[in-house]
Amino acid sequence: MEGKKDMLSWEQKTLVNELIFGLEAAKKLQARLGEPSSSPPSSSSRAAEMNEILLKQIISSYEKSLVMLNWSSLPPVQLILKAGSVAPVTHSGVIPESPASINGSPRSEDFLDGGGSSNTHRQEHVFNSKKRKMLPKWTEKVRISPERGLEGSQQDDVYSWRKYGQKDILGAKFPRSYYRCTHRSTQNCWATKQLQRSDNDPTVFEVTYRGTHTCSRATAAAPPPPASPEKQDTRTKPQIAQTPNELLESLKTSLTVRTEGLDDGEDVFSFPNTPPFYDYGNTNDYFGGLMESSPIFDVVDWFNPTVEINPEFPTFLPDSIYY
DNA sequence: TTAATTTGACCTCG
DNA sequence: CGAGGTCAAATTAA
Repeated sequence: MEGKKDMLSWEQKTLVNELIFGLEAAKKLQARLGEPSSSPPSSSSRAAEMNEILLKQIISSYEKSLVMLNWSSLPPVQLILKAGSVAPVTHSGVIPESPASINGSPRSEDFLDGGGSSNTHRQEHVFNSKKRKMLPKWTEKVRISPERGLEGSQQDDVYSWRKYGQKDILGAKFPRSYYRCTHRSTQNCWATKQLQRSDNDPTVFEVTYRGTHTCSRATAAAPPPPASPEKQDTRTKPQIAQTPNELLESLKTSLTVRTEGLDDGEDVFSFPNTPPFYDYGNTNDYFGGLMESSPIFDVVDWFNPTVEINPEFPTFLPDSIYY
């Protein structure tokens, strides 16, 4: 069933390359700056120029890497910036007047045996239940653009979701649909999301994500181009349901992103200081997606648009590899 | 045939 | 007990 993790996804490789590239550029720059300007005065301006270029390369390189990391779940900064073209849903009425409503109740042990019943390996599932409680959760307000409709949606939803339920919510006009990562069983990816159409403004959807993707969506088959990761996009939402409701499912995301704390006072936000955040119990096959598997990264980045890279950065890579 | 969706039952929490 | 969330059998799509 499983057994294809010996290969890093192209994405990971690209990311590593980017990091390396950035590092090298940084070293060069460092060396240059370190040099006692032995070069002749005539080339001084040129040197400065070079420095600038190198700096740009570094920044660009790291930015790419970060974006890639972001892709794992949260809307990359890039997206936010682009959102400028989208209408501000941050209106009075639309704003989460009742954040509690989306605060659902995190269930507990039943993930794999919920309706089931007799499961032999319960012990392992205990971990799962715990895990679920710790899953980060955030909500996005998404508005569909009448023009582009379903076309422009893919943006952030580069992942493949599988619908696993739909429920009528009390007080809500529209039903809420539940999705989970398609690779949940195959890659232990526990990311889920729920879609709730706004009562007032039917053009607005509330997308609540829970958990980050630990899967490498590129694994399936798509052998993407080795150079431009930016290309990856058009390959989602093949579904487009038949109900007028769900029809609008795909949409343009942007706008408000609301991150909520976890349930039992678990501070997810203390990430930087919390080494073993998500102790996925037994880390057997979990880290199939290396860095993608560290949700913290996303969140941290999310909170600090101005990321600061330390020389340590790359080291975390081999660190997580030992699994 | 496999994969995704639909949908009612089931489960947990408040 | 009700509401929200999930499961899984049946159904439909690819």
